[in-house]
Amino acid sequence: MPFADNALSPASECAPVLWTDWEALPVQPAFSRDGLRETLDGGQMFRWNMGADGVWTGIWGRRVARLRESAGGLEASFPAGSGLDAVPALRGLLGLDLPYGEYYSALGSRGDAVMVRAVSACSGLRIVSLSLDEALLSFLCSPMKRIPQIKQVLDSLARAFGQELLPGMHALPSWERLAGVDEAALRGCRLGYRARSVAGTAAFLALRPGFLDLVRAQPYAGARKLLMKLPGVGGKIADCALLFSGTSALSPFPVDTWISRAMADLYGLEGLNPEQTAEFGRNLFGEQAGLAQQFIFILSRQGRTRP
DNA sequence: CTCCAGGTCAGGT
DNA sequence: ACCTGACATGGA
Repeated sequence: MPFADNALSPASECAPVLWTDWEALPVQPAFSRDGLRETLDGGQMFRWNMGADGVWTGIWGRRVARLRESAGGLEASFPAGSGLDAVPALRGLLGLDLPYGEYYSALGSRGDAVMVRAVSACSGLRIVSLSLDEALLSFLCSPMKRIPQIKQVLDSLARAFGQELLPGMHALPSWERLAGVDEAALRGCRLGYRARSVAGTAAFLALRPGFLDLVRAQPYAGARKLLMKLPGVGGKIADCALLFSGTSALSPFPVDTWISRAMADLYGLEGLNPEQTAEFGRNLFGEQAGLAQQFIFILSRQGRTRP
């Protein structure tokens, strides 16, 4: 069973891709260029690429879309036959109907100068909502890899085991499909030692169908604990899977090497381990913790965490 | 060649 | 509870 987001019928052989006309996508608050890039291709999801013409093309679930900036706004286009729910699905992925203006205000009004600086440097940033399946697979491939490498691995997995949606564009394989894939074949997709995590999680989920439904039904703390039962899933990957699937709203505060360093620099947290840093972040930023984390992640990678 | 990357886990104090 | 090294792979 492919990922739940089901929109495109299988691609016919060698048919040229027809795209719908560009249509305006009202977005409030608006994206800055950096905000859009960080949302689509900043390490939240790994299947969006910008062409030489400045047009973004992305795959999530069984959907495909194109996005581009227009005068003061955003425009979208979809493969012909995508269905009437293509726009709502894209809006849902990008959280375009959530009150991000209020989230930014809440972060800024904490009196936190760090957050004020971050929000203005990358305005419009959203936290994406992939399916839990897809977010989990994405971040199981992420340990000790850079974002371009993660993108490469996921593209390889999609080409090898996923459904072809359009010529050359494949969905990620479902967990059910991955359960039937040999670990050696996974290593062929440059997964390295992460192949054991992917194979192990696929086997676990095959034995316990409904496990991820159980995760989705839990409040944040319980959902996190459940996910950490999966092989290769520690606190950080559990938090990423929950945050970037919208499963626990914006409560999770994933702590990786970048966030550890940045939090130490910004808030003087020398000596805290990742779990303690995550708890500190959740307490400090409350209901917008995940959004704050993403802003700090961006600042950190820009080398701007030491004012 | 060396170093490090959106970590996790097992095995030691 | 905390510390350490192993785990694959590729790019700087």
